[in-house]
Amino acid sequence: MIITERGAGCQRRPARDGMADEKLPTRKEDFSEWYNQLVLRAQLADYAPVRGCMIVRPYGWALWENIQGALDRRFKATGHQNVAFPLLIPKSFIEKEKHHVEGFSPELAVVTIGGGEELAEPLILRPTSETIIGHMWSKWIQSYRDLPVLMNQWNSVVRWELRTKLFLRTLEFYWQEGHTAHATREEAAEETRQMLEVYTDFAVNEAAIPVIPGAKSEAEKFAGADITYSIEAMMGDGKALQAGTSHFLGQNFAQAFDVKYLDQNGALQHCWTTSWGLSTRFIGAIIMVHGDDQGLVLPPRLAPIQAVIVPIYKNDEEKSSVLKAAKELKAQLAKAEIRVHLDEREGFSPGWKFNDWEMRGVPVRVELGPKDVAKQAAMLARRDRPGKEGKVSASLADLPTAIGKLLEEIHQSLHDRALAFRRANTQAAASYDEFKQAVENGFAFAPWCGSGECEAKIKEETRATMRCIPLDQAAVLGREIASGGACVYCGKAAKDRAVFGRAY
RNA sequence: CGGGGCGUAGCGCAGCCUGGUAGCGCGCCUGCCUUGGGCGCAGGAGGCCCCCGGUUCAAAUCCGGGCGCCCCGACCA
Repeated sequence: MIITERGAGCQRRPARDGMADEKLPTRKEDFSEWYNQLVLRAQLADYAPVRGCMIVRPYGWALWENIQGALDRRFKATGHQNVAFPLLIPKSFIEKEKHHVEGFSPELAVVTIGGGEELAEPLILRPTSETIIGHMWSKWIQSYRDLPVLMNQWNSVVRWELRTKLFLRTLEFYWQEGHTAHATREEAAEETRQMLEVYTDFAVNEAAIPVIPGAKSEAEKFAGADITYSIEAMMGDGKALQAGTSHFLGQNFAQAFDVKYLDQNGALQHCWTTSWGLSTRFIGAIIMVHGDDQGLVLPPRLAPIQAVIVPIYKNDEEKSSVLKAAKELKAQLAKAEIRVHLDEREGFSPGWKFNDWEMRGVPVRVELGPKDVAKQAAMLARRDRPGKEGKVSASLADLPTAIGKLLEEIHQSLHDRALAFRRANTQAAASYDEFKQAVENGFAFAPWCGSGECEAKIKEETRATMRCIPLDQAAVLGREIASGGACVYCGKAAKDRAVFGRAY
Protein backbone atom coordinates (compact mmCIF):
# COMPACT_ATOMS: atom_id res chain seq x y z
CA MET A 1 0.00 0.00 0.00
CA ILE A 2 1.30 3.40 -0.95
CA ILE A 3 0.27 6.57 0.81
CA THR A 4 -0.05 9.22 -1.88
CA GLU A 5 -0.60 12.88 -1.39
CA ARG A 6 -4.15 14.11 -1.44
CA GLY A 7 -5.79 14.92 -4.76
CA ALA A 8 -5.14 18.17 -6.58
CA GLY A 9 -8.51 19.61 -5.67
CA CYS A 10 -7.78 19.26 -1.99
CA GLN A 11 -4.56 21.14 -1.29
CA ARG A 12 -5.80 23.04 1.73
CA ARG A 13 -3.07 23.33 4.29
CA PRO A 14 -3.74 20.76 6.97
CA ALA A 15 -4.41 22.03 10.44
CA ARG A 16 -1.83 21.60 13.14
CA ASP A 17 -4.41 19.46 14.81
CA GLY A 18 -2.92 17.53 17.65
CA MET A 19 0.63 18.79 17.30
CA ALA A 20 0.58 21.06 20.32
CA ASP A 21 3.59 23.19 21.07
CA GLU A 22 4.63 21.51 24.28
CA LYS A 23 6.39 18.20 24.51
CA LEU A 24 4.76 15.05 25.72
CA PRO A 25 5.04 14.22 29.39
CA THR A 26 7.90 11.73 29.66
CA ARG A 27 7.11 8.07 30.15
CA LYS A 28 8.89 8.12 33.45
CA GLU A 29 6.94 11.11 34.74
CA ASP A 30 3.49 9.82 33.91
CA PHE A 31 3.20 6.82 31.65
CA SER A 32 -0.56 6.91 31.50
CA GLU A 33 -0.70 10.56 30.52
CA TRP A 34 2.13 10.04 28.02
CA TYR A 35 0.00 7.35 26.40
CA ASN A 36 -3.21 9.38 26.32
CA GLN A 37 -1.59 12.43 24.78
CA LEU A 38 0.40 10.40 22.31
CA VAL A 39 -2.70 8.69 20.94
CA LEU A 40 -4.39 12.05 20.43
CA ARG A 41 -1.41 13.96 19.07
CA ALA A 42 -0.24 11.25 16.70
CA GLN A 43 -3.84 11.35 15.44
CA LEU A 44 -4.39 7.66 15.91
CA ALA A 45 -7.73 8.08 17.66
CA ASP A 46 -9.98 10.50 19.51
CA TYR A 47 -12.65 10.32 22.17
CA ALA A 48 -16.19 9.79 20.96
CA PRO A 49 -19.16 11.71 22.39
CA VAL A 50 -20.25 8.57 24.21
CA ARG A 51 -18.22 7.68 27.28
CA GLY A 52 -15.80 4.86 26.69
CA CYS A 53 -16.12 4.91 22.92
CA MET A 54 -13.35 5.71 20.51
CA ILE A 55 -13.02 7.13 17.04
CA VAL A 56 -10.18 5.60 15.08
CA ARG A 57 -8.72 8.29 12.84
CA PRO A 58 -7.27 7.69 9.37
CA TYR A 59 -3.70 7.19 10.58
CA GLY A 60 -4.78 4.77 13.29
CA TRP A 61 -7.05 2.91 10.91
CA ALA A 62 -4.28 2.64 8.30
CA LEU A 63 -2.18 0.97 10.98
CA TRP A 64 -5.08 -1.36 11.79
CA GLU A 65 -5.48 -2.18 8.08
CA ASN A 66 -1.85 -3.24 7.95
CA ILE A 67 -2.38 -5.40 11.03
CA GLN A 68 -5.46 -6.88 9.37
CA GLY A 69 -3.52 -7.57 6.19
CA ALA A 70 -0.70 -9.33 7.97
CA LEU A 71 -3.10 -11.48 10.00
CA ASP A 72 -5.56 -12.14 7.21
CA ARG A 73 -2.78 -13.51 4.99
CA ARG A 74 -1.85 -15.91 7.76
CA PHE A 75 -5.48 -16.95 8.35
CA LYS A 76 -5.98 -17.68 4.65
CA ALA A 77 -2.69 -19.55 4.48
CA THR A 78 -3.96 -21.85 7.24
CA GLY A 79 -7.20 -22.52 5.41
CA HIS A 80 -9.67 -20.12 7.02
CA GLN A 81 -12.41 -18.22 5.23
CA ASN A 82 -13.92 -14.89 6.18
CA VAL A 83 -17.61 -14.55 7.04
CA ALA A 84 -19.99 -11.98 8.52
CA PHE A 85 -22.42 -12.73 11.31
CA PRO A 86 -24.90 -10.14 12.62
CA LEU A 87 -24.36 -7.60 15.35
CA LEU A 88 -27.65 -8.44 17.10
CA ILE A 89 -28.03 -11.72 18.94
CA PRO A 90 -31.14 -13.00 20.75
CA LYS A 91 -30.51 -12.58 24.45
CA SER A 92 -31.52 -16.17 25.13
CA PHE A 93 -28.52 -17.43 23.10
CA ILE A 94 -26.04 -16.05 25.56
CA GLU A 95 -27.80 -17.89 28.37
CA LYS A 96 -27.30 -21.32 26.88
CA GLU A 97 -23.73 -21.87 27.99
CA LYS A 98 -23.40 -21.61 31.75
CA HIS A 99 -19.93 -20.15 32.12
CA HIS A 100 -20.36 -17.94 29.10
CA VAL A 101 -23.43 -16.23 30.57
CA GLU A 102 -21.75 -15.81 33.95
CA GLY A 103 -18.75 -14.19 32.33
CA PHE A 104 -20.52 -11.88 29.97
CA SER A 105 -23.82 -10.87 31.63
CA PRO A 106 -22.35 -7.94 33.54
CA GLU A 107 -21.04 -6.32 30.40
CA LEU A 108 -23.86 -6.77 27.92
CA ALA A 109 -25.58 -3.96 26.07
CA VAL A 110 -29.21 -4.93 25.53
CA VAL A 111 -31.66 -3.64 22.92
CA THR A 112 -35.24 -3.74 24.17
CA ILE A 113 -37.01 -1.43 21.74
CA GLY A 114 -37.06 -1.67 17.95
CA GLY A 115 -39.05 0.57 15.64
CA GLY A 116 -40.72 2.14 18.65
CA GLU A 117 -42.08 -1.18 19.90
CA GLU A 118 -40.99 -3.18 22.90
CA LEU A 119 -39.32 -6.34 21.55
CA ALA A 120 -40.80 -9.73 22.38
CA GLU A 121 -37.27 -10.95 23.07
CA PRO A 122 -34.49 -8.51 23.94
CA LEU A 123 -31.44 -8.53 21.67
CA ILE A 124 -27.89 -8.10 22.77
CA LEU A 125 -25.09 -6.35 20.94
CA ARG A 126 -22.58 -9.15 20.41
CA PRO A 127 -19.79 -9.26 22.97
CA THR A 128 -18.36 -12.15 20.87
CA SER A 129 -20.06 -14.53 18.44
CA GLU A 130 -19.65 -18.06 19.76
CA THR A 131 -23.36 -18.37 20.45
CA ILE A 132 -24.82 -17.24 17.16
CA ILE A 133 -22.18 -19.17 15.26
CA GLY A 134 -22.97 -22.28 17.30
CA HIS A 135 -26.62 -21.81 16.46
CA MET A 136 -25.91 -21.71 12.73
CA TRP A 137 -23.43 -24.55 12.83
CA SER A 138 -26.07 -26.82 14.31
CA LYS A 139 -27.93 -26.37 11.04
CA TRP A 140 -24.96 -26.57 8.72
CA ILE A 141 -22.95 -29.41 10.20
CA GLN A 142 -24.35 -32.92 9.82
CA SER A 143 -21.54 -35.18 8.70
CA TYR A 144 -17.85 -35.66 9.37
CA ARG A 145 -17.54 -34.68 5.71
CA ASP A 146 -18.64 -31.14 6.69
CA LEU A 147 -15.66 -30.80 9.02
CA PRO A 148 -13.52 -29.02 9.82
CA VAL A 149 -15.26 -25.65 9.57
CA LEU A 150 -12.64 -22.90 9.58
CA MET A 151 -14.04 -19.36 9.77
CA ASN A 152 -12.98 -15.89 10.73
CA GLN A 153 -14.74 -12.56 10.88
CA TRP A 154 -13.53 -8.98 11.08
CA ASN A 155 -16.00 -6.91 13.04
CA SER A 156 -16.59 -4.93 16.17
CA VAL A 157 -18.01 -6.13 19.45
CA VAL A 158 -19.50 -4.38 22.46
CA ARG A 159 -18.61 -4.97 26.09
CA TRP A 160 -19.86 -2.52 28.70
CA GLU A 161 -16.59 -1.90 30.50
CA LEU A 162 -16.47 0.24 33.62
CA ARG A 163 -13.10 1.79 33.08
CA THR A 164 -11.93 2.55 29.59
CA LYS A 165 -8.81 3.73 27.82
CA LEU A 166 -8.24 4.45 24.15
CA PHE A 167 -7.43 1.23 22.25
CA LEU A 168 -6.82 -0.78 25.42
CA ARG A 169 -10.36 -1.03 26.66
CA THR A 170 -13.33 0.64 24.99
CA LEU A 171 -17.03 -0.18 25.01
CA GLU A 172 -16.88 -1.05 21.35
CA PHE A 173 -13.71 -2.42 19.85
CA TYR A 174 -12.59 -3.79 16.50
CA TRP A 175 -11.09 -7.22 16.22
CA GLN A 176 -11.16 -10.50 14.38
CA GLU A 177 -12.76 -13.55 15.85
CA GLY A 178 -11.88 -16.93 14.42
CA HIS A 179 -14.22 -19.86 14.99
CA THR A 180 -13.59 -23.45 14.05
CA ALA A 181 -15.35 -26.79 14.48
CA HIS A 182 -13.62 -30.16 14.35
CA ALA A 183 -14.40 -33.85 14.52
CA THR A 184 -11.90 -34.68 17.23
CA ARG A 185 -10.50 -33.23 20.42
CA GLU A 186 -6.96 -33.59 19.08
CA GLU A 187 -7.71 -31.67 15.92
CA ALA A 188 -9.37 -28.82 17.83
CA ALA A 189 -6.51 -28.71 20.31
CA GLU A 190 -4.06 -28.59 17.43
CA GLU A 191 -5.99 -25.69 15.83
CA THR A 192 -5.93 -23.78 19.11
CA ARG A 193 -2.16 -24.10 19.34
CA GLN A 194 -1.66 -23.36 15.66
CA MET A 195 -3.50 -20.04 15.93
CA LEU A 196 -1.53 -19.13 19.02
CA GLU A 197 1.57 -19.67 16.92
CA VAL A 198 0.13 -17.50 14.17
CA TYR A 199 -0.33 -14.69 16.68
CA THR A 200 3.16 -15.17 18.04
CA ASP A 201 4.65 -15.10 14.56
CA PHE A 202 2.65 -11.98 13.73
CA ALA A 203 3.70 -10.17 16.92
CA VAL A 204 7.38 -10.95 16.50
CA ASN A 205 7.77 -10.69 12.76
CA GLU A 206 5.35 -7.90 11.91
CA ALA A 207 5.11 -5.80 15.06
CA ALA A 208 8.59 -6.51 16.45
CA ILE A 209 6.95 -7.30 19.79
CA PRO A 210 8.41 -10.23 21.73
CA VAL A 211 5.61 -12.16 23.41
CA ILE A 212 5.26 -15.02 25.85
CA PRO A 213 2.81 -17.62 24.55
CA GLY A 214 1.27 -19.63 27.32
CA ALA A 215 -1.75 -21.07 29.07
CA LYS A 216 -4.08 -19.05 31.28
CA SER A 217 -5.20 -20.08 34.75
CA GLU A 218 -8.76 -21.19 35.51
CA ALA A 219 -9.49 -17.72 36.86
CA GLU A 220 -8.17 -15.90 33.82
CA LYS A 221 -9.51 -18.05 31.03
CA PHE A 222 -12.31 -17.15 28.62
CA ALA A 223 -15.86 -17.68 29.87
CA GLY A 224 -16.85 -20.98 28.33
CA ALA A 225 -13.39 -22.28 27.39
CA ASP A 226 -11.68 -25.44 28.63
CA ILE A 227 -8.25 -23.96 27.93
CA THR A 228 -7.28 -20.41 27.06
CA TYR A 229 -3.89 -19.55 25.63
CA SER A 230 -2.61 -16.04 25.21
CA ILE A 231 0.37 -14.09 24.06
CA GLU A 232 1.58 -11.76 26.80
CA ALA A 233 3.76 -8.73 26.17
CA MET A 234 5.53 -6.34 28.51
CA MET A 235 4.77 -2.66 28.07
CA GLY A 236 7.30 0.14 28.56
CA ASP A 237 6.19 0.58 32.17
CA GLY A 238 6.71 -3.08 33.01
CA LYS A 239 3.02 -3.95 32.99
CA ALA A 240 1.61 -6.90 31.08
CA LEU A 241 -0.79 -6.77 28.18
CA GLN A 242 -2.65 -9.76 26.80
CA ALA A 243 -2.16 -9.16 23.11
CA GLY A 244 -4.09 -12.06 21.60
CA THR A 245 -5.96 -15.16 22.75
CA SER A 246 -6.77 -18.63 21.46
CA HIS A 247 -9.36 -20.82 23.15
CA PHE A 248 -9.97 -24.54 23.18
CA LEU A 249 -13.71 -24.68 23.80
CA GLY A 250 -14.00 -28.44 24.14
CA GLN A 251 -17.59 -29.49 23.46
CA ASN A 252 -19.10 -26.80 25.67
CA PHE A 253 -20.66 -24.73 22.92
CA ALA A 254 -21.34 -27.74 20.70
CA GLN A 255 -23.43 -29.19 23.51
CA ALA A 256 -25.17 -25.94 24.33
CA PHE A 257 -26.11 -25.38 20.68
CA ASP A 258 -26.46 -28.96 19.57
CA VAL A 259 -23.65 -28.94 17.04
CA LYS A 260 -23.45 -32.61 16.04
CA TYR A 261 -22.21 -34.75 13.19
CA LEU A 262 -22.42 -38.37 12.12
CA ASP A 263 -19.00 -39.97 12.18
CA GLN A 264 -17.72 -42.65 9.81
CA ASN A 265 -19.20 -45.37 11.99
CA GLY A 266 -22.63 -43.81 11.91
CA ALA A 267 -22.41 -42.53 15.50
CA LEU A 268 -23.72 -39.08 16.39
CA GLN A 269 -20.96 -36.94 17.94
CA HIS A 270 -20.65 -33.43 19.30
CA CYS A 271 -18.10 -31.22 17.55
CA TRP A 272 -15.01 -29.83 19.21
CA THR A 273 -14.68 -26.09 18.72
CA THR A 274 -12.16 -23.30 19.05
CA SER A 275 -12.14 -19.53 18.93
CA TRP A 276 -9.35 -16.99 18.80
CA GLY A 277 -9.13 -13.22 18.64
CA LEU A 278 -6.85 -10.24 18.36
CA SER A 279 -8.16 -6.71 18.71
CA THR A 280 -7.32 -3.04 18.21
CA ARG A 281 -5.87 -3.35 21.69
CA PHE A 282 -2.80 -4.57 19.83
CA ILE A 283 -2.30 -0.98 18.66
CA GLY A 284 -2.00 -0.07 22.33
CA ALA A 285 0.71 -2.71 22.64
CA ILE A 286 2.64 -1.25 19.70
CA ILE A 287 2.45 2.21 21.27
CA MET A 288 3.49 1.11 24.74
CA VAL A 289 6.22 -1.31 23.69
CA HIS A 290 8.04 0.84 21.13
CA GLY A 291 7.03 4.44 21.87
CA ASP A 292 9.53 6.85 23.39
CA ASP A 293 9.47 10.34 24.88
CA GLN A 294 9.36 11.93 21.41
CA GLY A 295 6.21 10.02 20.56
CA LEU A 296 5.14 7.01 18.58
CA VAL A 297 7.66 4.56 17.13
CA LEU A 298 6.06 2.28 14.55
CA PRO A 299 7.43 -1.11 13.58
CA PRO A 300 8.43 -0.76 9.91
CA ARG A 301 6.39 -3.65 8.54
CA LEU A 302 3.14 -2.24 9.90
CA ALA A 303 3.82 1.49 9.59
CA PRO A 304 1.34 3.23 7.24
CA ILE A 305 4.22 5.45 6.13
CA GLN A 306 7.65 3.80 6.19
CA ALA A 307 9.67 6.73 4.90
CA VAL A 308 8.80 10.40 4.81
CA ILE A 309 10.66 12.89 2.65
CA VAL A 310 11.01 16.37 4.13
CA PRO A 311 12.13 18.90 1.53
CA ILE A 312 14.21 21.88 2.63
CA TYR A 313 14.54 25.15 0.71
CA LYS A 314 14.86 28.93 1.17
CA ASN A 315 13.55 30.41 -2.04
CA ASP A 316 11.57 29.57 -5.14
CA GLU A 317 14.62 28.52 -7.08
CA GLU A 318 15.73 26.08 -4.41
CA LYS A 319 12.17 24.96 -3.90
CA SER A 320 11.71 23.92 -7.51
CA SER A 321 14.98 21.99 -7.73
CA VAL A 322 14.52 20.32 -4.34
CA LEU A 323 10.92 19.36 -5.01
CA LYS A 324 11.84 17.99 -8.41
CA ALA A 325 14.49 15.76 -6.83
CA ALA A 326 12.10 14.84 -4.00
CA LYS A 327 9.41 13.71 -6.41
CA GLU A 328 11.86 11.60 -8.37
CA LEU A 329 13.09 10.07 -5.14
CA LYS A 330 9.56 9.37 -4.05
CA ALA A 331 8.86 7.53 -7.30
CA GLN A 332 12.05 5.49 -6.91
CA LEU A 333 11.14 4.50 -3.36
CA ALA A 334 7.58 3.63 -4.31
CA LYS A 335 8.96 1.45 -7.07
CA ALA A 336 11.04 -0.35 -4.46
CA GLU A 337 7.74 -0.99 -2.61
CA ILE A 338 8.52 1.35 0.23
CA ARG A 339 5.46 3.15 1.59
CA VAL A 340 6.66 6.69 1.09
CA HIS A 341 5.18 10.12 1.73
CA LEU A 342 6.48 13.48 0.53
CA ASP A 343 5.69 16.25 3.00
CA GLU A 344 4.99 19.24 0.75
CA ARG A 345 3.12 21.26 3.35
CA GLU A 346 3.84 24.98 3.05
CA GLY A 347 4.41 27.22 6.03
CA PHE A 348 5.94 24.63 8.28
CA SER A 349 9.65 24.76 8.99
CA PRO A 350 11.65 21.60 8.39
CA GLY A 351 12.40 21.42 12.10
CA TRP A 352 8.70 21.46 12.85
CA LYS A 353 8.09 18.68 10.37
CA PHE A 354 10.87 16.57 11.88
CA ASN A 355 9.15 16.72 15.23
CA ASP A 356 5.76 16.10 13.69
CA TRP A 357 6.83 12.90 11.94
CA GLU A 358 8.68 11.73 15.00
CA MET A 359 5.49 12.18 17.01
CA ARG A 360 3.74 10.04 14.42
CA GLY A 361 6.36 7.32 14.54
CA VAL A 362 7.48 7.12 10.90
CA PRO A 363 10.48 4.75 10.92
CA VAL A 364 12.69 6.57 8.42
CA ARG A 365 12.93 10.25 7.52
CA VAL A 366 14.72 11.53 4.44
CA GLU A 367 15.86 15.14 4.60
CA LEU A 368 16.46 16.65 1.20
CA GLY A 369 17.86 20.17 0.79
CA PRO A 370 19.85 22.17 -1.78
CA LYS A 371 23.20 20.96 -0.45
CA ASP A 372 22.06 17.35 -0.80
CA VAL A 373 20.67 17.85 -4.28
CA ALA A 374 23.98 19.41 -5.32
CA LYS A 375 25.83 16.24 -4.39
CA GLN A 376 22.99 13.89 -5.33
CA ALA A 377 22.56 12.72 -1.76
CA ALA A 378 20.15 12.97 1.19
CA MET A 379 20.23 12.75 4.97
CA LEU A 380 18.70 9.61 6.44
CA ALA A 381 17.34 9.67 9.99
CA ARG A 382 16.05 6.59 11.79
CA ARG A 383 13.20 6.96 14.25
CA ASP A 384 14.49 4.41 16.72
CA ARG A 385 17.49 6.69 17.31
CA PRO A 386 16.01 10.17 17.57
CA GLY A 387 17.93 13.43 17.38
CA LYS A 388 20.87 14.34 15.22
CA GLU A 389 22.81 11.21 16.20
CA GLY A 390 20.90 8.74 14.04
CA LYS A 391 21.50 10.69 10.83
CA VAL A 392 23.70 9.61 7.96
CA SER A 393 24.20 10.90 4.45
CA ALA A 394 23.48 8.52 1.58
CA SER A 395 23.57 8.93 -2.17
CA LEU A 396 20.21 9.23 -3.92
CA ALA A 397 20.93 6.29 -6.17
CA ASP A 398 21.50 4.04 -3.16
CA LEU A 399 18.46 5.16 -1.20
CA PRO A 400 15.89 2.54 -2.30
CA THR A 401 18.23 -0.26 -1.25
CA ALA A 402 19.60 1.59 1.77
CA ILE A 403 16.14 2.39 3.13
CA GLY A 404 14.93 -1.14 2.53
CA LYS A 405 17.86 -2.40 4.53
CA LEU A 406 17.42 0.24 7.20
CA LEU A 407 13.76 -0.70 7.69
CA GLU A 408 14.77 -4.31 8.32
CA GLU A 409 17.46 -3.17 10.71
CA ILE A 410 15.00 -1.02 12.61
CA HIS A 411 12.56 -3.90 12.86
CA GLN A 412 15.24 -6.12 14.31
CA SER A 413 16.57 -3.52 16.68
CA LEU A 414 13.08 -2.66 17.99
CA HIS A 415 12.43 -6.31 18.65
CA ASP A 416 15.79 -6.89 20.33
CA ARG A 417 15.43 -3.80 22.47
CA ALA A 418 11.95 -4.84 23.62
CA LEU A 419 13.10 -8.38 24.37
CA ALA A 420 16.11 -7.14 26.33
CA PHE A 421 13.84 -4.78 28.27
CA ARG A 422 11.40 -7.55 29.08
CA ARG A 423 14.12 -9.90 30.23
CA ALA A 424 15.80 -7.21 32.28
CA ASN A 425 12.49 -6.60 34.05
CA THR A 426 11.57 -10.23 34.61
CA GLN A 427 12.89 -11.91 37.72
CA ALA A 428 12.98 -15.62 38.36
CA ALA A 429 11.55 -15.35 41.87
CA ALA A 430 12.11 -18.15 44.35
CA SER A 431 10.68 -16.47 47.45
CA TYR A 432 7.58 -14.40 48.00
CA ASP A 433 9.76 -11.42 48.89
CA GLU A 434 11.56 -11.65 45.59
CA PHE A 435 8.19 -12.05 43.94
CA LYS A 436 6.79 -8.88 45.48
CA GLN A 437 9.88 -6.97 44.48
CA ALA A 438 9.71 -8.27 40.90
CA VAL A 439 6.11 -7.25 40.23
CA GLU A 440 6.78 -3.70 41.41
CA ASN A 441 8.00 -2.84 37.94
CA GLY A 442 7.98 -5.99 35.88
CA PHE A 443 7.23 -9.70 35.72
CA ALA A 444 7.88 -12.39 38.27
CA PHE A 445 8.59 -15.81 36.80
CA ALA A 446 7.86 -18.05 39.71
CA PRO A 447 6.99 -21.60 40.69
CA TRP A 448 3.26 -21.87 41.32
CA CYS A 449 1.30 -24.79 42.72
CA GLY A 450 -1.60 -24.12 40.39
CA SER A 451 -4.23 -23.44 43.03
CA GLY A 452 -6.76 -20.69 42.64
CA GLU A 453 -6.43 -19.77 46.31
CA CYS A 454 -2.76 -18.88 45.98
CA GLU A 455 -3.50 -17.00 42.81
CA ALA A 456 -6.27 -14.98 44.49
CA LYS A 457 -4.14 -14.21 47.54
CA ILE A 458 -1.26 -13.07 45.39
CA LYS A 459 -3.57 -10.80 43.44
CA GLU A 460 -5.05 -9.36 46.59
CA GLU A 461 -1.69 -8.72 48.20
CA THR A 462 0.37 -7.56 45.23
CA ARG A 463 -2.15 -6.53 42.54
CA ALA A 464 -0.26 -8.87 40.22
CA THR A 465 -2.21 -11.44 38.22
CA MET A 466 -1.19 -14.72 36.76
CA ARG A 467 -0.43 -13.96 33.12
CA CYS A 468 0.33 -17.43 31.78
CA ILE A 469 2.26 -20.62 32.13
CA PRO A 470 4.75 -20.16 29.28
CA LEU A 471 4.81 -22.99 26.76
CA ASP A 472 8.52 -22.45 26.31
CA GLN A 473 9.88 -21.89 29.79
CA ALA A 474 13.46 -21.29 28.67
CA ALA A 475 12.43 -18.49 26.28
CA VAL A 476 11.12 -16.26 29.05
CA LEU A 477 14.55 -15.27 30.28
CA GLY A 478 16.59 -16.70 27.44
CA ARG A 479 18.09 -19.41 29.63
CA GLU A 480 17.04 -22.64 31.25
CA ILE A 481 15.42 -22.22 34.62
CA ALA A 482 15.13 -25.24 36.85
CA SER A 483 11.57 -26.54 36.72
CA GLY A 484 9.65 -27.61 39.77
CA GLY A 485 10.40 -26.06 43.12
CA ALA A 486 8.14 -24.80 45.84
CA CYS A 487 5.11 -22.59 45.13
CA VAL A 488 6.16 -19.05 45.77
CA TYR A 489 3.06 -18.49 47.91
CA CYS A 490 2.16 -21.69 49.75
CA GLY A 491 5.39 -23.64 49.46
CA LYS A 492 3.75 -26.78 48.07
CA ALA A 493 5.31 -28.55 45.10
CA ALA A 494 5.02 -26.65 41.84
CA LYS A 495 5.01 -28.33 38.45
CA ASP A 496 5.63 -25.27 36.30
CA ARG A 497 6.70 -21.73 36.57
CA ALA A 498 4.15 -19.05 35.76
CA VAL A 499 4.55 -15.43 34.75
CA PHE A 500 2.90 -12.93 37.07
CA GLY A 501 2.60 -9.18 36.65
CA ARG A 502 0.37 -6.21 36.98
CA ALA A 503 -1.68 -6.00 33.84
CA TYR A 504 -3.69 -3.66 31.65
C1' C B 1 -19.76 1.48 42.23
C1' G B 2 -15.90 3.78 46.02
C1' G B 3 -11.81 7.70 46.29
C1' G B 4 -9.55 12.09 43.83
C1' G B 5 -9.51 15.97 40.05
C1' C B 6 -11.93 18.96 36.37
C1' G B 7 -16.03 21.39 33.11
C1' U B 8 -14.70 29.27 30.68
C1' A B 9 -12.82 30.30 22.38
C1' G B 10 -10.65 24.47 18.39
C1' C B 11 -6.79 22.91 22.48
C1' G B 12 -4.39 24.10 27.34
C1' C B 13 -5.58 27.30 31.17
C1' A B 14 -6.37 32.15 34.36
C1' G B 15 -10.52 34.78 36.37
C1' C B 16 -14.51 32.52 41.05
C1' C B 17 -12.39 33.42 47.62
C1' U B 18 -14.13 39.43 47.67
C1' G B 19 -20.78 39.50 42.18
C1' G B 20 -20.37 44.86 37.99
C1' U B 21 -17.00 45.58 30.03
C1' A B 22 -14.64 37.62 29.70
C1' G B 23 -8.89 37.29 29.51
C1' C B 24 -3.89 34.72 28.38
C1' G B 25 -0.83 31.03 25.57
C1' C B 26 -1.10 27.81 21.49
C1' G B 27 -3.91 26.78 17.22
C1' C B 28 -7.08 29.12 13.14
C1' C B 29 -7.64 33.30 8.95
C1' U B 30 -4.90 37.52 5.84
C1' G B 31 -0.29 39.66 4.42
C1' C B 32 4.98 40.11 4.70
C1' C B 33 9.32 37.51 6.16
C1' U B 34 11.61 32.89 7.13
C1' U B 35 12.78 27.44 6.28
C1' G B 36 19.25 22.03 7.60
C1' G B 37 15.61 20.35 14.76
C1' G B 38 9.13 22.95 17.28
C1' C B 39 10.99 30.94 12.84
C1' G B 40 9.43 36.08 13.33
C1' C B 41 6.32 40.60 12.66
C1' A B 42 1.60 43.02 11.76
C1' G B 43 -3.56 42.72 11.40
C1' G B 44 -8.09 39.62 12.17
C1' A B 45 -12.02 35.91 13.32
C1' G B 46 -13.77 33.10 17.13
C1' G B 47 -17.80 32.54 23.71
C1' C B 48 -25.25 29.30 25.71
C1' C B 49 -18.40 30.66 30.99
C1' C B 50 -21.56 22.13 31.10
C1' C B 51 -27.17 22.13 32.14
C1' C B 52 -31.56 23.44 35.23
C1' G B 53 -33.31 26.21 39.20
C1' G B 54 -32.60 29.90 43.26
C1' U B 55 -30.52 34.55 45.68
C1' U B 56 -29.55 39.60 43.74
C1' C B 57 -30.64 45.91 40.64
C1' A B 58 -26.76 42.67 38.58
C1' A B 59 -24.12 35.76 38.52
C1' A B 60 -18.59 32.58 34.97
C1' U B 61 -18.30 34.17 40.22
C1' C B 62 -22.80 32.92 45.77
C1' C B 63 -26.57 28.69 47.00
C1' G B 64 -29.32 23.91 45.55
C1' G B 65 -29.85 19.98 42.15
C1' G B 66 -28.42 17.41 37.80
C1' C B 67 -25.08 15.81 33.73
C1' G B 68 -20.40 14.82 31.63
C1' C B 69 -15.13 13.82 31.31
C1' C B 70 -10.22 12.35 33.20
C1' C B 71 -7.10 9.81 36.98
C1' C B 72 -6.61 5.92 41.02
C1' G B 73 -9.12 1.05 42.84
C1' A B 74 -12.88 -3.49 42.23
C1' C B 75 -14.41 -6.24 36.70
C1' C B 76 -12.30 -7.24 31.70
C1' A B 77 -9.59 -8.44 25.00
